[in-house]
Amino acid sequence: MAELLNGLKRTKMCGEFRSCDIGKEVVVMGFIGKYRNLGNLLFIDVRDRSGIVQVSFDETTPKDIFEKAERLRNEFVVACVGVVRSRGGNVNKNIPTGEIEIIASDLRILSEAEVAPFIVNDDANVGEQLRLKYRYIDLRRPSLQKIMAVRSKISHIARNYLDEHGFLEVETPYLGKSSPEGARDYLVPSRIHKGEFYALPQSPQLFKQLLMISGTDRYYQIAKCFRDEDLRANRQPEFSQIDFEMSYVEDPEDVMEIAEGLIKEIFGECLGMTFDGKFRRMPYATAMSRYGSDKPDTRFGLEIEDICDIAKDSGFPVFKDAVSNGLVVKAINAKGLAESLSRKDIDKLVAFVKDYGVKGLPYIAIKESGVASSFMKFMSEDELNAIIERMGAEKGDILFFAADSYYTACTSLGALRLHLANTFDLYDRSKYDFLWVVDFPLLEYSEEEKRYVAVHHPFTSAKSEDIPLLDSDPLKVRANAYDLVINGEESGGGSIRIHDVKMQKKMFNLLGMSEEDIKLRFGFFVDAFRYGAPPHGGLAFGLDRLVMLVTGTDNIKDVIAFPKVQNASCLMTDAPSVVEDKQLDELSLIIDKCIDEQ
RNA sequence: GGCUCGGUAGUUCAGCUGGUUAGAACGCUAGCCUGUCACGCUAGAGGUCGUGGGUUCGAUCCCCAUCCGAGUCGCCA
Repeated sequence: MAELLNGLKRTKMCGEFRSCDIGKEVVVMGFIGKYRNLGNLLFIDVRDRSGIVQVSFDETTPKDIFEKAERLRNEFVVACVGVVRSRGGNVNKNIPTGEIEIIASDLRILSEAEVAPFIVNDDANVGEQLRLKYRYIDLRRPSLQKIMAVRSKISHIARNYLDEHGFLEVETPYLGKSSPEGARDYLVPSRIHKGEFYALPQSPQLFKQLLMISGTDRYYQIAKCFRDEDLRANRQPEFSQIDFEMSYVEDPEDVMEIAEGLIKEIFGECLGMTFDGKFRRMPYATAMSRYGSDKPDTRFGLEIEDICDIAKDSGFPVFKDAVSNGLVVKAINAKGLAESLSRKDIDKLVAFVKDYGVKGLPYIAIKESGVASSFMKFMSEDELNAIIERMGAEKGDILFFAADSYYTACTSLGALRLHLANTFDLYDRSKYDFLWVVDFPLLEYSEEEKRYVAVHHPFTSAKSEDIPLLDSDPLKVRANAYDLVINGEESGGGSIRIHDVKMQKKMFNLLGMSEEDIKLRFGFFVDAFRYGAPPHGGLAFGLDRLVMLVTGTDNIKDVIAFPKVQNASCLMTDAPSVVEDKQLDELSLIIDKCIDEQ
């Protein structure tokens, strides 16, 4: 039977007790982390999110209390009254409270607990499936408690920082209008408007721009965003953004300066990092050509080189034909890995890059025993030497090649360089690398949709010097967009927005939208610009990814209290679930019978 | 939608070429123990080998299907 507190108040958190508390009568409350019964002497570790403190029961303990203590088991919730005393010669140096213990005079069992499905302990290696089913127990583990504390701290720093810089926190609706552009929306049926749906926001984009038109001037919000797309190790269907927008800016640098200040504050406060000068800037074109990614990991080399000029006269038909067909030949030099990679390993790498669209992965390995290459018989000595010289290759290096379209060749080798760096530990994982990627293209051509689509979103402005190209060569137009990349992870991005109604319409037209489409989908938005819009821009950081980076976590589930699994369901609550017919009736929804048969 | 990997005791795992009673560690239960902190010692309980079908004299093991989970490609303006 659970006992009541009956007015008992906690003195402080378990992990906060120190030698200076010796002699004081105190009250601690928490979960039983561990009990050690030595017969007539019994120890328990009482745990809360601050840490653990040892409570002891010995011959001075009242008999009934000692007997009650003998009934304690892991994860019981207790309150203990006792006096803090020194542990004398039995100090536990592994815990901050290790110099003291509390000698119990009273004990209340506030809640008994069944044997947990797994032990609450960071050392215990427990499967994710089980942890997520019993997430409330999993969250008791110190490592997750620490992550949640860091997450809270980062939110707090962001709020303070943006507040100090004149930003107002404004909440925008979760029930919004569906905009089929971009990611899939989560839809919410309307009871009052039969057959109509709200959409959960993919981002507060339109609302934050409308706030600028509203004269809010500077806005921020830690916003939940929803995207109905497949999950990844760093992607959840609902996630949080530190989102801000500011008026009277038209140079990306104005927004980047504020954003950079926030990041420096977060990493400074959480990790004690200091920063000299600004973060590096890299144009998108460079990121793509040298790293094969718009979010390059620049903590290590292995950069991509272009060898089209050598390849165009190559004896290797794959190279020669590629160049003559307007494709490219790119290469990376995996320094020092020639001897580490067996034929079998290389076969695996070939399979790896095929996922990215290339058909093969020719290589040249400069081994101790001589040069080995998958296309040796096609190559003249001159050609081999030219390639070796271009790539700065030395004994022990292995070169990998990709002959394909510019995009496929670069991204395949980009993925390969990341794969090799991870496999062979080619970089210092404790280092952080901050990089702005700028000058993104405004548009790209979608083969699937047979039209231009916005690289960022349709509200992003073009660089003023590129505006003339909108009519002549739209794919050459660069955007006033910027992403902050940290350790090869896109941590946030934003842009200077279009604030001119004519330009916004022109943009929609370029994306293939008719006047009718514009009116239907973004009418309210375009209308708003007719009544005066300050130039504005902003940025949103992925809060979850920042927490991952600060805590050195590689799985987004570990930084979200109650995450979803790969099929977007929740193992604890079993969401999503079928609903009662009555609910469906109220919404005038009919479930397709085919679903039952599937 | 594709590819790869995994599912054996409460947990984490081992389990040989298909062959007697499926093991270990931790956890759990009981007893002993006054300085433990990964307490120790003794004893014990605990298994639909994810599920269904097939091959076989015989399946945890091989095959097929299916469910659950992980990573990834596509997807994520």
